[in-house]
Amino acid sequence: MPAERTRGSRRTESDGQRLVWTMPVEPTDPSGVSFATNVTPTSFNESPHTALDSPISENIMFPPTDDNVSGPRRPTHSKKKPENHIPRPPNAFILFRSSFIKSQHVSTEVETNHSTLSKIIGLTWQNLPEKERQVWHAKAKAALEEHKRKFPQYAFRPTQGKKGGTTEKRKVREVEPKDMKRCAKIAELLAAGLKGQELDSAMADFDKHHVPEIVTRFEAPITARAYRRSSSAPIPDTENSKSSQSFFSTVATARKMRASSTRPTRCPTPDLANPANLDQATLKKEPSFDFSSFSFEKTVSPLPAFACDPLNEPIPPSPADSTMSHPDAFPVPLNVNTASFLDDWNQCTTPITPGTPDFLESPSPPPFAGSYGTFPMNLEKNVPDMPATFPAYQQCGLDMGLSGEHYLSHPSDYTAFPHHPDSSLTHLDIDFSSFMNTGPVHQYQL
DNA sequence: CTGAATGAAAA
DNA sequence: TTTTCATTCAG
Repeated sequence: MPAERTRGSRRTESDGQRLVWTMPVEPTDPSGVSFATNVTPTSFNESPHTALDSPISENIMFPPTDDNVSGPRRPTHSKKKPENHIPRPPNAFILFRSSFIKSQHVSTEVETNHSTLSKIIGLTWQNLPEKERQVWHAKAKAALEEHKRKFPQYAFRPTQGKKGGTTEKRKVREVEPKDMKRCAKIAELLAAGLKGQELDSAMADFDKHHVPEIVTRFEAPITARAYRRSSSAPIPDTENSKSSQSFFSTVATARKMRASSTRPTRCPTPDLANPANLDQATLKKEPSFDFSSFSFEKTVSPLPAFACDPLNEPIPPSPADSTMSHPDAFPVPLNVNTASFLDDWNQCTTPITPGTPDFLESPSPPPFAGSYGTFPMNLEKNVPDMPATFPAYQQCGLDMGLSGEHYLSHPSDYTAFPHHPDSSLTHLDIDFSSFMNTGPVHQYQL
């Protein structure tokens, strides 16, 4: 399991705030490279010598940066660390990454986001010949020994996940999926020996034809009620704490809404995997939208076309439809009358999206009273080259019939669309009538 | 302050 | 087995 790394709550202690570079904790460092006690070295320069230096193999793909002279040595991050914090000794990968970054093997032309770079470097690390990896492991070992020498009394003391009262909910993944295909491509090229300039052009070429996935997310339908609640007390988080990686906690949502005046947060799309949760009773009961009942539990990839033919009636429930080609495809039935909550929902769109007046002035007025809902949509990147109007829901899921790919195993109900860099739509007309008892088209401002 | 990778060390 | 934290810096 790709056990996602959660970042526990951070220390709350008073942070030193000031970054001192001096700290006589260590005996005059003979190597000249010194670990400031409270500041992490800008990067790990190899120790100036060491018999451990592996024989400079003629064919090292990513030779360690050799600049010994400590660089600018800026405080990498002014984190909240005790005044005399001693950083952990770097492991092989960290050393490799550090060197890799410094070497600019992947120029900022290709990628600047470090999160993404980590992905790329991670892949590169895997592709790295065992022999070359050993070099880094050796360096890590050396670094460890050096560290031990410098800080004999050092002991790794991870802070126990803040238990105290501080609620501190676990982090909620809220980032868009990365364009892994592109990352893989870069890693592939790197493995092939391309880097720097060569890589730049190679990628420029690749990007010309590569159709990155543009990620769309359906935001949380904010009801007037929900909105009101949000401004005060936290909304009770409907369980799902564990798997609730699936969605923002309502608390997070509320906080976010207040924080940013932009669009509302996200929006759980109907729980297609559990249509039962969408019965009217539920909806009527909680017109403000039950977040917990709206989540995709599985990845709903390309779904069978028959599942939701817009021209036909909603397909009746069929739990384990054996005809489903995709094991994760959800059970289809999605006969939901949204009138009960959409009405309320629409009413509060305004206060939340003050910046988008035309949001309510959608040129396509709801044909049927109370039959429309506004699934605020956020396009993370550009808008794909898609028809201005398309028969929504040709396929189950909210892939808009664009044969997109869903990222629903994650919290977010992301929908990826083929993307065309030049296009630019401002809205989408979506017809939910095929899966909801709603009227036809509704326009979504993008 | 986070994310994102891998891995060492600790809980 | 699960967490933390090393690096890095744009967002």
